[in-house]
Amino acid sequence: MTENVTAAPGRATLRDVAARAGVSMSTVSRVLGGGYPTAAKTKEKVLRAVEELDYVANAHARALAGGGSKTVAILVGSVAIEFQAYIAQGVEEQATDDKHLCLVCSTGGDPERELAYIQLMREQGARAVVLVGTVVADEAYHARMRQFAQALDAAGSRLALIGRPPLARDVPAVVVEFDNEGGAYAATSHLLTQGHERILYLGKQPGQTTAEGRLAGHLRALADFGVEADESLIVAGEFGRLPGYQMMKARLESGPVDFTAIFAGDDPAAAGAIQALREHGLRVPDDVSMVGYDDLAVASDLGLTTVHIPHEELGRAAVRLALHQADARGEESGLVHRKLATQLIVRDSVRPNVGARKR
Amino acid sequence: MTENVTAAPGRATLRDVAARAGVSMSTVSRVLGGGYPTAAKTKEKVLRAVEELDYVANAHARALAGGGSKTVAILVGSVAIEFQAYIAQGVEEQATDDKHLCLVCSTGGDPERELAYIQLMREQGARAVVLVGTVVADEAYHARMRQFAQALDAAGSRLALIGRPPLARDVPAVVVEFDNEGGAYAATSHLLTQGHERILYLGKQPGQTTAEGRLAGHLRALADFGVEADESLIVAGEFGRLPGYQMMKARLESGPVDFTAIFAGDDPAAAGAIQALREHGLRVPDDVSMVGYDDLAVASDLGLTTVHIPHEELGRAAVRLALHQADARGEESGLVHRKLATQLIVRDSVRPNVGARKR
DNA sequence: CGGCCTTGCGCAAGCGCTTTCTGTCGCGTC
DNA sequence: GACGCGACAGAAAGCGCTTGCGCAAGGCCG
Repeated sequence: MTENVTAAPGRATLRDVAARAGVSMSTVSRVLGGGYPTAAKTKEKVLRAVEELDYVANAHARALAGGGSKTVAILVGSVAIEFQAYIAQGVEEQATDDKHLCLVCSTGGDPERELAYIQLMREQGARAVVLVGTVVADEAYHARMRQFAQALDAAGSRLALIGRPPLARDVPAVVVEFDNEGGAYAATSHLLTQGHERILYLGKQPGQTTAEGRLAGHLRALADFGVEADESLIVAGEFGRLPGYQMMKARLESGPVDFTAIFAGDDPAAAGAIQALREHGLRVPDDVSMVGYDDLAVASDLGLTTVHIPHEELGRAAVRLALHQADARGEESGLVHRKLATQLIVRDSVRPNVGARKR
Repeated sequence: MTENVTAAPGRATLRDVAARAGVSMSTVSRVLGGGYPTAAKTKEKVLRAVEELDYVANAHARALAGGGSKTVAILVGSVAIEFQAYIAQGVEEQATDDKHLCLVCSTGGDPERELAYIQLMREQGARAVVLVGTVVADEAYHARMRQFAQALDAAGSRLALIGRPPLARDVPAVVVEFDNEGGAYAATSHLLTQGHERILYLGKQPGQTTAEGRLAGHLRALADFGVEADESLIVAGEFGRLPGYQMMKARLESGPVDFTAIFAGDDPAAAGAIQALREHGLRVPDDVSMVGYDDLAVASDLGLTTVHIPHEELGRAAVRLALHQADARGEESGLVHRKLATQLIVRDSVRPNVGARKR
């Protein structure tokens, strides 16, 4: 690298490079853009000029003149939420692999902001915008998603939904789900197999599809094992550490410990429940067995048996599908739908229920 | 909102809106852009046309013709790393508050990729690019940062460093640090005050500024309290859960428990150490007291006394300073340097050392 | 050894928007 | 009642780049 003679005053343009290399702008553009025959000698001259001028292309001009902008956007509630951060990570990785840049926007869970951002992404010409986070799937929701998808589609973008309920077949979008029901089925089966029949379920949330899927899987396992579901063993409440703690504490204070195991709706809730249990003199898994859901860091910290969700792959799959829709389009309708498997991770929070009846 | 007569074939442009509203493009631009007198009636016509055509501006064209692009970029190792996620969150928030979009790029800790991304950001015309993550501050590092800062500066961007060592005064950049030394001083003082004089320090890493700061604070506290530092109580190793576990385990297996408290370089290391301790039959805080650093989720989960770092504020401060450099520029030199305070968070992992004082 | 088909390059027309620079009114002023 | 000025709107010149089209060489054929 030779000493730059030209102390760039502002910023070198294509024209400057062309002048310096003694060729036309088109040539420079083609050398840089590739995919066009160029004499080795010319190429070298151009490259040298670029070097000397410390030329950097203007992405906006390029996007304007050429095709689009090679950008993918992800709207999350907050990247500080572990679950979403993992997904964002996957999105970012796949975007990078596909030579795209990744715009991350936090909606704070506010539908208004989500809407505003989608509009913004339209302006940006993002190739794909992926939405993360559970949501209540009412009529208004579907109407809004349809509108988004179509608007985005018209602009050549693609809408991708992760962990959200599927849309109508004719809505041009990518939907990537994970198997909440199946994971819960596996978790409860595991408990059942260990002899636990009185299982406390923490975190029933009607209308919230993720939570509903988990409860459904739990119930199905119970049924398949011929264990009657006891309404009193299903406690309603949000996911999360604090709710988990509170649900558990309330249950402990209001009644007997008539269960030998607990299925917490998500890992943080399990962590909260464990704390409440401990404050009540109960140990996991010595006194009570516990399984969680999501496989977050806390689960491995606590040695918690839980259900693994392929977070990163969710993100990757979403952008992969959205970007290469040309292939996926084969599905006739605009909707591309994938459901990824979840997997039971066995650690040390479940012990066989010794006092169980032999079945 | 009336039914759209015009089913946009592709995407409406400014020209289309102008035509539909019966005015010139300039007028539409001004109505939309604001900051220019416009007759109420005209404005209304334009707005209606925009609505009917579902017009969305082209951000790239706007960036090209107008000023810049209203974008801020953050380069992190990974958003899946809690510490960095919090900072990213702060960056994103402040960017949004300042009407900017936030580009997030994962470098995976690879300097090469960091470099490539900075170049990319130059193309994007990002107003500011913030770098997160500790690093060994050798000569090459400084040279590289200087080069980045100057290149970005020439393009009208601004470089911001979070948690990295300060640069030369003449390098145009924003540096936001947090007080590693002070936090460690507070943590060790706390331990000392509780009667602990034999404190095991986990995580010495020569050359790594963050770690060095913490150790320095620890040592200074020891000195101030008149406690002689014992080389054998300082164990070298990386931060993180696994290293913490391993350091602790190795120490436990190789020698006596000749300490009553432990100062772990960061919370994950503390968590790992706690696990190793437990496997060794030692309880925290019953048998050994423990303090960590960073105040991550795991600390609150474990009831760990630790040092809080204002993660989000670090991110916010960095972009705020970078964006409003005009004000900050008053500092003559290009360098803007801030150091944010850290704070001791007392929880339940430290117990007074009863057998102390009267040795 | 000339016509023809590459191969390599330049010309110029935009991409969709912002922003001067010019007007063109309509009204208050002396 | 002519003049000046403020409030608006239009024309047009780019912003920096990509790309279709056309044209010059050089290598191949017959």
